[in-house]
Amino acid sequence: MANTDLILQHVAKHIQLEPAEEAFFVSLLQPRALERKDFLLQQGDVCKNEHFIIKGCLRTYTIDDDGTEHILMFGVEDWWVGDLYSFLTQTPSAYFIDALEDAEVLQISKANLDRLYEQVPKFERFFRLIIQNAFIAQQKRINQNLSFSAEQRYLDFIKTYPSLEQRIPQKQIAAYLGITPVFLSMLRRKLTQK
Amino acid sequence: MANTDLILQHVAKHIQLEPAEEAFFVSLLQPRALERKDFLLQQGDVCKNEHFIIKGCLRTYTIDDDGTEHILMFGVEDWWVGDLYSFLTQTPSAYFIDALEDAEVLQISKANLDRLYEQVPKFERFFRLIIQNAFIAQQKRINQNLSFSAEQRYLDFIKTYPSLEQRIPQKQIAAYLGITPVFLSMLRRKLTQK
DNA sequence: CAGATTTATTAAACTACTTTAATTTTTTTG
DNA sequence: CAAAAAAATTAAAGTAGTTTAATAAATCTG
Repeated sequence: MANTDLILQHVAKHIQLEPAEEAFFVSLLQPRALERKDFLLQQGDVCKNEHFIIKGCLRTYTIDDDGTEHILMFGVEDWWVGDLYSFLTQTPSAYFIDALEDAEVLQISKANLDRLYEQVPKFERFFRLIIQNAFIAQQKRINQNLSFSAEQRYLDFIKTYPSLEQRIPQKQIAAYLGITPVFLSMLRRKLTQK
Repeated sequence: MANTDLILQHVAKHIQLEPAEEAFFVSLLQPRALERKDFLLQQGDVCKNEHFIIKGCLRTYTIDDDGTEHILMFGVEDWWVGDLYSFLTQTPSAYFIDALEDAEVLQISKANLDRLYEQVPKFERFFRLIIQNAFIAQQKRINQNLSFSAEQRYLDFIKTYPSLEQRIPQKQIAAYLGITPVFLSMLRRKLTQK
């Protein structure tokens, strides 16, 4: 069995579990290893699992009619990824999720998550708190997309996620910020010249 | 006491309550009437309550350094408004919330919501479901901000919220779409000429 | 319901960001 | 570690959306 310490520590930040509850929770998780470029989900697939990242970096993105990629979120250690809408409704997803680095995740299926909610209702609280935080972060991003220039968004990105900036190709950061790689390169030159 | 049927129906869509639980829940709510332009929250205030809208239309927005307004969300009947981050942490908010029409809300304070979670844990589930839906809607908006032109975003807006388009000044729709009122007017002319 | 205020329209000049394309640098992989 | 592939840089031309300013239309309020 894969290392589950990380996810148990993560859960313990929000709710307290009895040893038996921990064991039950862990029994519902399935480890999965990904190599760089492997897909966790492709557009049109139903998102069968939610995934907790133990190692590596993933991205959730769409590809528009021009073939351009747009990144909705990056996921790294200690974070959850999946397409919540597709997962909840078990309908085809609009998103792709793939690995930017070799990665390890622990996945939980919808049936198992439903069982978990039923048998350990504290997890209702746990996921409420997780989603609250994700909601707040998204709201901040929407606000910045509306009110900031590309330069301001980039500066905020490297300030907020300094480690990500090291790990990820610029091209991916541009796809997250909503600009072209060419323009990001221009911004960076301008900023280093200052 | 204000009409609480609407909020009980709303809750019943997601969880089933005993009559005593309904009564307890309702006892924690405080009605509040707003006239157009009244603030529910101003930047710098702590968000003391979450608000369920019974009547009217509100907006959550920021004002940037240029004095331009940017709308994060509209709220109408059957929806919740508030600044979740400020509410949870009881720290000053970055947002304004005001009424675009005369409105009525039912508000619940943090202390009362905490009591509710404790005494009726089903509400953990209820708010998990509410926030999940809000998260999914926001994710869709982020994707559209990244991948759609202003024209596409406008067309999607009027398709998704046809009633809102009637109720709200164009200026406010522009502030939600992330464009100027002038440009929205130009888009509309172009579209009607087609 | 009239005057005042806000909102919407139009046009023209402007700019932040895109597109295309060529070159260099970095990373990946057999 | 060499060849291939992917990512980053640079420059120049192009465009979606902004700004400013003037006018018209709608709406609020005493």
